[in-house]
Amino acid sequence: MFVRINTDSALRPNSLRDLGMTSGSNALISLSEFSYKKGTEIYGEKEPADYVYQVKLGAVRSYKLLSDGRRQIGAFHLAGDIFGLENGGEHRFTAEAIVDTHVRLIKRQSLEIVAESDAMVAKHLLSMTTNNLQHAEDHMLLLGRKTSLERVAAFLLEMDKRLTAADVMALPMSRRDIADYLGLTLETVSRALSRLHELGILGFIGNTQRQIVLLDRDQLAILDLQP
Amino acid sequence: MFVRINTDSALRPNSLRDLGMTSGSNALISLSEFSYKKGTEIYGEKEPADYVYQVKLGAVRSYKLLSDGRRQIGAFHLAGDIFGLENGGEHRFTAEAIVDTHVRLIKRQSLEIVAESDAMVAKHLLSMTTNNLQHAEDHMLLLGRKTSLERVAAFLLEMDKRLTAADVMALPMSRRDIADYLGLTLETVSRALSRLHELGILGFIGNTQRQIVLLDRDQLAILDLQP
DNA sequence: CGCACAATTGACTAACGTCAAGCCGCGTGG
DNA sequence: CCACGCGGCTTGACGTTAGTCAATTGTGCG
Repeated sequence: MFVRINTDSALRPNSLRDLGMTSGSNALISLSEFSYKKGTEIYGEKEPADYVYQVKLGAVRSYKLLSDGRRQIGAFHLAGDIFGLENGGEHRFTAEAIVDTHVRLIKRQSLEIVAESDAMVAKHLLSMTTNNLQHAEDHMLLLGRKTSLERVAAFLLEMDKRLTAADVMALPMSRRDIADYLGLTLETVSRALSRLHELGILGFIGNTQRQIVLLDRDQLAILDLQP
Repeated sequence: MFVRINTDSALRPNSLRDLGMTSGSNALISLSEFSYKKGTEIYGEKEPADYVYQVKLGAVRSYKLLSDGRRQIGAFHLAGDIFGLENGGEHRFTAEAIVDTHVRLIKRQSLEIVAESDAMVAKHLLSMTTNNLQHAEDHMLLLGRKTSLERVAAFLLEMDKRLTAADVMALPMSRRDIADYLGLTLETVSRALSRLHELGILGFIGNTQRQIVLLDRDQLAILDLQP
């Protein structure tokens, strides 16, 4: 059973519209923009969460560190995604730009004030938090119980769903980032990619390495590895 | 550096009061109670989420399954905890009673109706979801990056914080449950417990096996293994 | 063009999983 | 009341997967 998983939907669920920003309430929200160079920190874990961010262009990683340097990336934030939304006053992750990244900033306080009176906005805040929760729950299953091959395949599927800008899927993050997202080492990720390479090549489209990747449960994705 | 981590706080943050249930709004919420025998299912993954639950007595496990039976427990719910709160209409976990368990039921619909008009209740729903999210985020770090010994020690610390009914900490869940929570096998959990046993014994109080367990970051817990 | 960094690949190691045997506590029924 | 059996736990021997260390190739950028 071969299924093309590439979707054509251009927008992720996390857009500003989803915060309930209609033309009317927009005026109340303080919006501004900022750019971060590749590798720079946007905010640190335990810093006060004064702003909520939306990726305009680029990609961001959110991670936690252990004292000895072990790193767990909790999520990648791609164009359209909102991140840094905390209920308490502190960020629970460190966020860094993976590549040069443009973000839109929203003052958390102004958002809270609007949410206080506007049930629609409040509802959307809850819905976004629930989406983050659901992602984390699924990721716990991956981290706790899946093999390296399953993890990498699941990662490719996730990215395929989210990075459908064009025909070519170019991953913005390094093997190390992928490894720290999947609870593996970069070597294991590389080996898994090589194995998937051998296993499921279907063919090539143009000069891109468009491929078929098999999954554990006869699922399947058409996607591209590094162009 | 030896620190006694046993806290005296009797109540977990997730009480009904935290839903904003004051004497006034109580009337609007339909409350009832129910009992589940050890091992029985409370709800299944993907079932419609008509009720929210609060543990009155006992313990509950929430888990996801892979098609081949691999299981990941996402959380244990102990006395006072609220679980089964979903934003979408479907449960994302299966919930089972670990021991004979009494729960309080709240109709989700009635809760939503109240939240619509009462910003306080809405805020508490968001806060509870955020707490769940935070737990999942911390658990991702554990599952992705901690050693078996660190996982078991972290688990004991977590239970120590939450199960402070008396001096004795009796774990309601089996080694298999612990293993599926920590992304390990029951044998690895057992070995880790044995190693912690050897390492950090302080002494015994009465006939309970009260012990000192060392952690990676010179943290420490006083707790009891199976009485 | 060459340098620096990223990715791949191989050889070996360590950690955790698997399989299996035996123990312990507990409930049940003779 | 005790023997038996069952399930849960521990422990040991061994297997497998992923991690570590290292050499090599590939790639983008000044």
